Amino acid sequence: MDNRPTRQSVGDHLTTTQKEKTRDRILGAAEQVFASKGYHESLVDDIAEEVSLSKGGIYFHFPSKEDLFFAVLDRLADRLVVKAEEAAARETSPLARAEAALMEVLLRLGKRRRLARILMVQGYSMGNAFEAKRVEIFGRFAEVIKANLDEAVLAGEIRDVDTAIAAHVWLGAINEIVIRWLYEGTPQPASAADSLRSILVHGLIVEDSF
Amino acid sequence: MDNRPTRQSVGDHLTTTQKEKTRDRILGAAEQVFASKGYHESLVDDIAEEVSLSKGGIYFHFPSKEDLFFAVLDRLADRLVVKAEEAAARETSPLARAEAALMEVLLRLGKRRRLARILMVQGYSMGNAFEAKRVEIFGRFAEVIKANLDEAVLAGEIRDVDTAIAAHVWLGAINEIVIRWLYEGTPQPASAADSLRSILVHGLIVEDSF
Amino acid sequence: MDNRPTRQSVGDHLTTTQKEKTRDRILGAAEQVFASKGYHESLVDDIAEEVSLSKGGIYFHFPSKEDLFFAVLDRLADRLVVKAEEAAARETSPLARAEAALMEVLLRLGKRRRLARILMVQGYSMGNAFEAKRVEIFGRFAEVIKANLDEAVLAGEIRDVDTAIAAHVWLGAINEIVIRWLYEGTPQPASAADSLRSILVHGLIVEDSF
Amino acid sequence: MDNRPTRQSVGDHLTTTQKEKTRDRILGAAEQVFASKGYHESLVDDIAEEVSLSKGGIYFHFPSKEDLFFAVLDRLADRLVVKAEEAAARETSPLARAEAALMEVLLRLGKRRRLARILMVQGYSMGNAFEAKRVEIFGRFAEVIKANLDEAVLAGEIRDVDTAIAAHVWLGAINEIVIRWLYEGTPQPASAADSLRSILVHGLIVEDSF
DNA sequence: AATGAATGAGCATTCATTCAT
DNA sequence: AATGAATGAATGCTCATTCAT
Repeated sequence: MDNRPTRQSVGDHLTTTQKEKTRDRILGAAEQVFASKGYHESLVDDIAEEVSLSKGGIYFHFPSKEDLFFAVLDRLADRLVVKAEEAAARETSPLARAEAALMEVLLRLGKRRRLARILMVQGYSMGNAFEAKRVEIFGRFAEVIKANLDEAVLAGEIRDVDTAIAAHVWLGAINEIVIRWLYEGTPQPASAADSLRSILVHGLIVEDSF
Repeated sequence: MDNRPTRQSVGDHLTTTQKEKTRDRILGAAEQVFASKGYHESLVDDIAEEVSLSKGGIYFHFPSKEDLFFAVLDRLADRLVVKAEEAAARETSPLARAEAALMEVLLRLGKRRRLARILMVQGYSMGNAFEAKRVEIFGRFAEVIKANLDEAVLAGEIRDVDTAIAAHVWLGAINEIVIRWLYEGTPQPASAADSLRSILVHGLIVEDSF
Repeated sequence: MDNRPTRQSVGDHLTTTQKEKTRDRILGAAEQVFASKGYHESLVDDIAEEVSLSKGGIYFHFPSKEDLFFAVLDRLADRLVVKAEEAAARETSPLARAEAALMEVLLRLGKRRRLARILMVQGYSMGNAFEAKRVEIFGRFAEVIKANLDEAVLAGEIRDVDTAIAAHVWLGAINEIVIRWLYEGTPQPASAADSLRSILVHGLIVEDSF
Repeated sequence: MDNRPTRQSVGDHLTTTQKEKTRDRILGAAEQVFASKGYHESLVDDIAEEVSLSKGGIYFHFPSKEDLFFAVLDRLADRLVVKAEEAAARETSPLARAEAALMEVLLRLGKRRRLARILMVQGYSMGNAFEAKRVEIFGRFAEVIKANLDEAVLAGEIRDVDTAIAAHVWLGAINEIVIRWLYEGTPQPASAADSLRSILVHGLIVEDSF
């Protein structure tokens, strides 16, 4: 009956629908709850309460608790990868870009305990189901680093090492530093950053150059 | 401390009693089950079946599933630390000892998938309760490495870096390489060992020395 | 009763309004879904999907799932009773009319598995709520048969038995034959019809007459 | 250590173990609850309370609510078949045996409303899963009747009809009479027994013999 | 030492129904 | 008339743990 043109077309890709907003609110609440209690100890009820929605409401948006958890992880990883890439883009040399990406991840995780916990450890409590996801997410980070290391090799900035292994070494280092910080409280990632970078880039050997 | 030979009856702490044998059988079965299914998905029933014992029988030897899991972890870590220390002892220079300890851990984990899984990832599945244990165990490994690195610094073999961070970097690298191998199947830790060592020891920078 | 043609506007009780059409489409879809999955295993969502309508749309036409189910049953029973009565009307003797009604029901059920399932067994799935409905519907069929049997008694065609019981015996026989056919696939009601009629009408006893 | 012979050997087939007793108590309680509320409306909690056992206790003995329900049905059917066979055995002619079996079932169902409800209707509320069971149980009753009718045919007592159909006709008749009684309260199966038998055995036709 | 029956708190998921739009 | 997001009560099943024997 109403054929008047509307200023906001239905399904417009620029419009955030109400449904998407609710979905996002659920993701936010779930992130918070999962981060503080871990997967198994987080009840769907907890998340429902956090987001002021009924349990059924959550199940309208996500088919299962597991799917919800994965969606949370994806969202976090997406954001972090974007930030890492942005940080890399601000540098000029390939090695500097790789370092920047790594440091960005380290520092962001170091600033947000919740983010760190959920990406680094909470997922394991899902049992084997989580493993593929963990590999996928770390693989995405590794890819960003490896790409820059490859360029650095081509540019002659670094030695011709196995850049895939190097990328994972870097990530593993971050992972360990962050976990240690999470559970021992020290050292703060930010204050470990310089040592870390130095060790990763220059190794331990005394430079007997000149 | 007491090395005198004993002739004591059954029940003696130097004799392997029947009770201790059963306890050990339980630990072995539990290790197997936990390694393949993770903590949460492993049922006490599964372990009981594996060890051909009733559930009650297990509870006679271990007060809870959690305690049993910790005992499994401790046993594994004990063995691995001993092996790492033995490997280190066979070397002469401090840095070589640190490297040897690291490589020993990497190669042993690389040979025993089950061992790797349980030490590297399954533990997280207990939620926050496990975290202290994880830190404790990784701390023990780190300690072995750090001690040797400290000596290497004193001996002037390596730069005067933060050896605690370096030790964790090394462990984190191993952790990541092993996890990647577990879930992607490649590269085999043994074949990654050289690259890994090179990267950790010499860093990535082109040595423009002499 | 009123056969005069009408010229009334939309909304008239003799006109099939859009609303009535939708209602009918819902009934058809519900019949199909209930017949194949039974009451409890049929979800309002299933029916909504079948009829390409939203769940809310169904609730606009029917106050509850239970009401919808009853409406489906009523529609089916109405049709079948009409057919049975028509079949009876085509016969001349009372006994022949009773037999015709019975056979009509048997054969129609035998032709439409779905119809048979829903009338013979699915209804029970509502628990006690359905029972009155089942009695009502079977009662309607029994009434048709009983009325003719009563006449047959008056006409001296059959013995002076309890016609109510006889009517239910006949229905029970049909019910059992149809259910057996539904789940064992044999014998086809049509092929059992003659045996059935013979057994019901003549009994089993050898006629040692004349 | 104790090698003294015991008076009661373990696993003795004449001994009712404690476990079996509990299992039986559960079956009894379940029979009662299912009979009065139907399958879906009976909660495992209801049964647990009825038998003064925890929910988990029930699941120790039966893997699921559905299995428990089937076990209840089997037990009831077993008993009823035995009684029907005993009743048949007390008669001398084949037809009398078939009649006796049928009447035994009718009268027993007529005496125990709960038994009747559970065997005749409650199961349907399980949805399609129940159907095979219903067919199986009715098939067992039919078999008893058919066997005797076959003999009656051989003995020339009854006509050479399709005894499988006849057996199901008889059962269907009982089923319908019992259900009608259950929901309308009348006629009492016992008082319908004579009419029923007469109708089934002699049919409706006026015997014009003399 | 070991059994195994029993406990009981715990929880994800389902689905008929509602209601603002 | 119809939508579909949201509700919320309902419930079967799990499993670590206990304990009488």
